[in-house]
Amino acid sequence: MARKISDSTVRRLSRYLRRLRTLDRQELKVVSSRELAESTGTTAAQVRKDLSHFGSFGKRGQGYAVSDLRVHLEEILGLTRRWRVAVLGVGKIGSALLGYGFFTQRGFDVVAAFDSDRSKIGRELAGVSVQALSELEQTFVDREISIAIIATPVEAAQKAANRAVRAGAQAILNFAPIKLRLPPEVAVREMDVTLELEGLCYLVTEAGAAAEETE
Amino acid sequence: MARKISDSTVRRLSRYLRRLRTLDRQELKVVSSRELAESTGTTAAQVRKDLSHFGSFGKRGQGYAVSDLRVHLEEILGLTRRWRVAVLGVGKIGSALLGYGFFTQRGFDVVAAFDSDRSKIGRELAGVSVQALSELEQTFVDREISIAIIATPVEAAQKAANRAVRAGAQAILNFAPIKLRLPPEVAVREMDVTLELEGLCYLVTEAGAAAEETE
DNA sequence: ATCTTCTTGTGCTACCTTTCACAAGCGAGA
DNA sequence: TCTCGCTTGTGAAAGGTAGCACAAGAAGAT
Repeated sequence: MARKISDSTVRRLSRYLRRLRTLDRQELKVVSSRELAESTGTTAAQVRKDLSHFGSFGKRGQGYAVSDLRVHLEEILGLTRRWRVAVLGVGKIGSALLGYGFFTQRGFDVVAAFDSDRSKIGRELAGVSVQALSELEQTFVDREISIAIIATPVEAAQKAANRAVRAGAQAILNFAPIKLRLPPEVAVREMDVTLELEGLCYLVTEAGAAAEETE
Repeated sequence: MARKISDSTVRRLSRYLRRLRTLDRQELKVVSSRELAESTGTTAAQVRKDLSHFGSFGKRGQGYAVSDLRVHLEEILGLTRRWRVAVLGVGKIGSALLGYGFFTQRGFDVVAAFDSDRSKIGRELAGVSVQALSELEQTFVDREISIAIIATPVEAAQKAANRAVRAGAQAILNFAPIKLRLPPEVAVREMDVTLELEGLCYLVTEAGAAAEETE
């Protein structure tokens, strides 16, 4: 499996998995690529091609066994284990994430939170006590944290990320509006609200301009 | 300008703009495609290609006039006006967004918030009072809201989005972990935390597996 | 006026992703 | 056992996106 799988494929796999979990809960036994495609906003061919990178999981003429495929996808995505996560920066976004119940349910345990604000340190939020940044390295090692969520103000984001990486973080989920510079072996995903909002503005403005032209 | 511009290009334009605003604040007058590329995590050729879709804004041998290009990008992205935004669902994420100062600073005014929870209705959060969903249509029209941010629980997301669209929303920013089905003229962007986290798990797991192979 | 240095704008190419289309395969029913 | 209906898995085509490489042009030095 030396094949390079693209980010967009991985995102779709996540969507398929999410759908399969629902179907499984509903005790449905089989699902076709077409059904999976419709509920995840893609095409049947795309579903089959995505899955084919990892093996043949379906039965011709029948479809895919829901529960089987679910397990396969969980294995592919590395979700057969639980992942320990730390939140860096306990502002609005950080504390919202701490209380986000969906994480636990989906295999992610937020086991640490850090902030530079003295007044926040020591407080407990959703069962996690906020620590000083000075304790970061030790805590990452002790609690075997592999994913850091950056939710600091933008000025502090790069430093926080560097520190998390030095402490052993293998992946970073970045909520700060900045492109982090990190070693290539660290996986990074951006969650940039204003970027997406601005993208929406472009589309709306463009649609408006196009409508005027055809008037 | 009938050209179809891809989402990835628009996202990069947003990044360029962000960088230009910083440079402008620092009173820097010109910037090269290379500098812009380095600070936004892309290549110089890509920067020039992106901009060339909309015109020639640079001077050969010199670079781009920072302030000029900033204005051009603001026009292209439709950011010369302010945008009125509503938040649907005032749970953890919703209320975090309501207090997010970056919005105002970037041209977005959150002018309404809705929730179905009676205990939340009437409360004031970051200067916005939480309304019942029954008031949604009227408020969207009165306050000329064009963007709806969906921050409801996943079960309520599709209905909330439908309602926003019927009330006149032209764009949806969706934080719920579900692929919304909406008419094609409505612009949608997804902000799906667990999707991105699972993507990171894939990358980490894969890197681990690759390392084992070469051992 | 000419040369040098620098950086843009862009045609061309290479790569990557998605879609198409169909043979292969499976199960049910006659 | 044979046929029919259905759905997968996949090679090939189409469609897009990103990178290369260089001519065109601008400013300053000689």
